[in-house]
Amino acid sequence: MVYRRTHQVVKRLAARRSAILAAARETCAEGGMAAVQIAPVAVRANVAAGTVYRYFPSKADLISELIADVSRDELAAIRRAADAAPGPSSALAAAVTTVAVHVVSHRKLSWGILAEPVEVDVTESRLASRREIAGEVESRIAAAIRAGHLPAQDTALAAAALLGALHEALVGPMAPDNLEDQAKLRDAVQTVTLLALRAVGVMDARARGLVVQAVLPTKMAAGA
Amino acid sequence: MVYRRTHQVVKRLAARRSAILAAARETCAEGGMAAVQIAPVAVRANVAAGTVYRYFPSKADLISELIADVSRDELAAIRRAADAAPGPSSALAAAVTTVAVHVVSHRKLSWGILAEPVEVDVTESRLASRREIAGEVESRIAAAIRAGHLPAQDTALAAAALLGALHEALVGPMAPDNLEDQAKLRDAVQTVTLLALRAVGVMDARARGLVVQAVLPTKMAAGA
DNA sequence: AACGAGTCTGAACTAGTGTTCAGTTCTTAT
DNA sequence: ATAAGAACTGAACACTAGTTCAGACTCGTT
Repeated sequence: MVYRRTHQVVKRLAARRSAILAAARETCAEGGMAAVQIAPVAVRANVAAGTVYRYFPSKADLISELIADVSRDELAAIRRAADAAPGPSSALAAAVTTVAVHVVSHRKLSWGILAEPVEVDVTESRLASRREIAGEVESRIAAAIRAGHLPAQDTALAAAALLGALHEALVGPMAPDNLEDQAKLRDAVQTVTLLALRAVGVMDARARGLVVQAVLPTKMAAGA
Repeated sequence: MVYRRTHQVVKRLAARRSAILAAARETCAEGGMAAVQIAPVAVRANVAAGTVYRYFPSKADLISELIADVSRDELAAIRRAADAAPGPSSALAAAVTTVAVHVVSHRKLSWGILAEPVEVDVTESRLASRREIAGEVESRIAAAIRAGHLPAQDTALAAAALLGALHEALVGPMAPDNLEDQAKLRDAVQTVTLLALRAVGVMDARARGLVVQAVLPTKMAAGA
């Protein structure tokens, strides 16, 4: 064997891979999933179309990884927020608020990841992504129930419904389109968060100070 | 002029049109939106592919009409159920239950109408469909608020969130897949309905007898 | 420097469907 | 019966975007 991958090459390859994924992510954030096509993504990543196929077997795989990637970031953010909360109820509230803030902050990306029509089949990774997020929310609901703060209920169904409410109200086609205004955006986040919490049995989240001031990040770089 | 459309011909043309739409609907109910392709639909309607284009300018138009059609039926069912209820709160509950029952009864069709990826652009008609249904729910929420049964709130956002919760929990990819069992199906409908009502501020729908026994139709012919 | 192996390029290929249209069949009025 | 207008057929066409691959280029070893 006269050729072995040197460390430098390995790094370069990894960088390319990341560049392609990042290009896909940016493309999705700008134009939704419909815009995530091999040729434009390749251009954006400064590679040829064929090169994409040296890193991802197919477009479906590329998008699946994109979904997993965004999902991972989202999950981490939720955990971070929830773990920082003082108790189970506020942890749940923090989790929900985090999701709400994230989806309104990156609506096109969220819509693309969650539900926007794609030509290729990405149901599996979308399902996995939802399961991850829903699982986290579900365990927070369960914790609040154990703590006696919420009535007993089907936690899986509750988590799914809760996320569905957030998504439909904030990113789906029904979402209000005037969310440019920071104040209105914040209102919407708070309203929907309250609604979602009420759905699982939180009696008056506002009074109990559970819904923390939803601080919308002004500079939101790579996070989902 | 030696040819004029006779009444009989007009009727036959209308029947063909309906047959094509019906074929599209059945195809969607069986295999989802992905299965709604011109050739199979034409076969099912006993016409040639080209004939479809004498009735619908394009596939997008066909699907748009399909969506509008299903939506119309759905809306009618909701109105019927809600209008039959004794008061604003139970009208809302009836509306929500109706939606829940319908979507679980025709999951593939619902999923296709609501959110399943399609090659052509049908965002407009999907949006219109959602607005119709959401509008109806919204007015029921508003009525309940006026009657003092619910706290004041953003009714548009509430309606969107409520429907999102139903859809995600009952028809989306996260929906439990063991809904074959009638009893479980009924449970799921009730649970999610309660959850949705709680979200808008109904305190204990069960205690107040709002959630009527969700009777699942055994023979559900054409209704959405 | 030279050679083998790996990597990249991008034009050409492919596949799947929506759409068209020239020819055929049906319908109406004389 | 016949002619003219309308409707129908279905094979051929067109379009779009994912995928391939032969050749060019780069990297690592001797």
